[in-house]
Amino acid sequence: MQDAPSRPYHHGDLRRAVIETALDMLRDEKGWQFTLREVARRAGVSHAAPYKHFPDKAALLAELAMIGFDRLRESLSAAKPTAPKSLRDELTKVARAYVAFGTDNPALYRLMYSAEEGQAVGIHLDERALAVFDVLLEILRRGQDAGSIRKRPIEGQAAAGWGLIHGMTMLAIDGLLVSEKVGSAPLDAALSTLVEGLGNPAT
Amino acid sequence: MQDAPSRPYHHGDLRRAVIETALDMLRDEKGWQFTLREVARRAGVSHAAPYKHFPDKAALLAELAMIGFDRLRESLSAAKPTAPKSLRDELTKVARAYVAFGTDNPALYRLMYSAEEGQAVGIHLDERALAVFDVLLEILRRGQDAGSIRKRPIEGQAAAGWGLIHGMTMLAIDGLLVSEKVGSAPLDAALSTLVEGLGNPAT
DNA sequence: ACCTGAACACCGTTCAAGT
DNA sequence: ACCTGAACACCGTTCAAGT
Repeated sequence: MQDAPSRPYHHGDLRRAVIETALDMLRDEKGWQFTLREVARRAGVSHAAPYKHFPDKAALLAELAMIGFDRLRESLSAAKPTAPKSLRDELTKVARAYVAFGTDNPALYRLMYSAEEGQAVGIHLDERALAVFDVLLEILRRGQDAGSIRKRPIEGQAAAGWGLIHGMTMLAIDGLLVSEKVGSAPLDAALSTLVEGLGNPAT
Repeated sequence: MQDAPSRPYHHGDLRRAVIETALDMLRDEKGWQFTLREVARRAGVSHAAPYKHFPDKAALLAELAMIGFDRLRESLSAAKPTAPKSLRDELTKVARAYVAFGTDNPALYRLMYSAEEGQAVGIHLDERALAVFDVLLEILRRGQDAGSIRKRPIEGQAAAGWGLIHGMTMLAIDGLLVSEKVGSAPLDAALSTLVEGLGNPAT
């Protein structure tokens, strides 16, 4: 955040500084392929210093991903209307907030889902990601109770919702479907389809 | 494919060999972060040789991504039933083939969608990816004509379909939702929701 | 025309040594 | 307790030189 005066880190909170610097770089760069040495450079420490706080780069990436999921959950909670006019209203607002989080933080979002198998990050997504999943589950459960949502296995409905929203977010980050030229019409149309698939036709 | 005899590449088709070797490595490894030097090593040439056929690593990645989209389109065409029993049948089979392609080729699939902004690959997804998109459009168009699909803007419906299937595929690759323990039930349930959202309730 | 070897400017990671 | 500097084994990329 603030420009550190040129005196070297005597004893400051390097752990936090490394995380903040990395988050800044995630904001600037488009990919999450930043280098640990560059983080150390910007933080004003030697390239070996971060190893006193993180066992390796993957551990830092995992920490960043966790922070990302926390922020995403906060964004979704903030976007959820306290007195929703309708199921459609509620789902649409949450879904838009989700996609907006992704397009606002493309590198961080990509990092969050590059975790687990195959990529650098080694966190188990299950824990944090399911917290996001739970936001969906809660809405759907309430909708089923109120009768505005079809009585179907709720996990499947939530899977459809998460899958669709995650997919739209990824495509939007890639500049596909949702872009400046196209606008958010495809997203809204996709949400309509989802809501029609979830919604109870009897109402 | 075949073990090259130990004599060095006199004049063989190194370009193809590099691509084949890279595809092999994509099959073995889980991420697409293979190194160009390792490709050269396995192909039995010096680490500088590939530069005679590709300007840089990104160019090779772009080529691989294009091959991936071609193969995906072939998989989808092959999976599309010639005489579908119903819209649901057709959509389900294509969608399952799509997800299966992703889980069978996780590294390649990730690479395909790591393109464009932010990541290493520099291809414009629009061209090839839209060929996949077109498979969906064709099914939906036919469904709307036959009356089995709601008359809604077809781009929005295709966006919903692509987004959901892409999202489910990504989550499946990450071991979320669709995994060995859980099975493909969430995928099928999500497809049901999609089909209910797309399908004409009048039929 | 196609490939090699050495070289350059980087990485991630380790470790003895400094304060 | 926390950080540095040098070192190791790698990268991607370039380029003169080889066949």
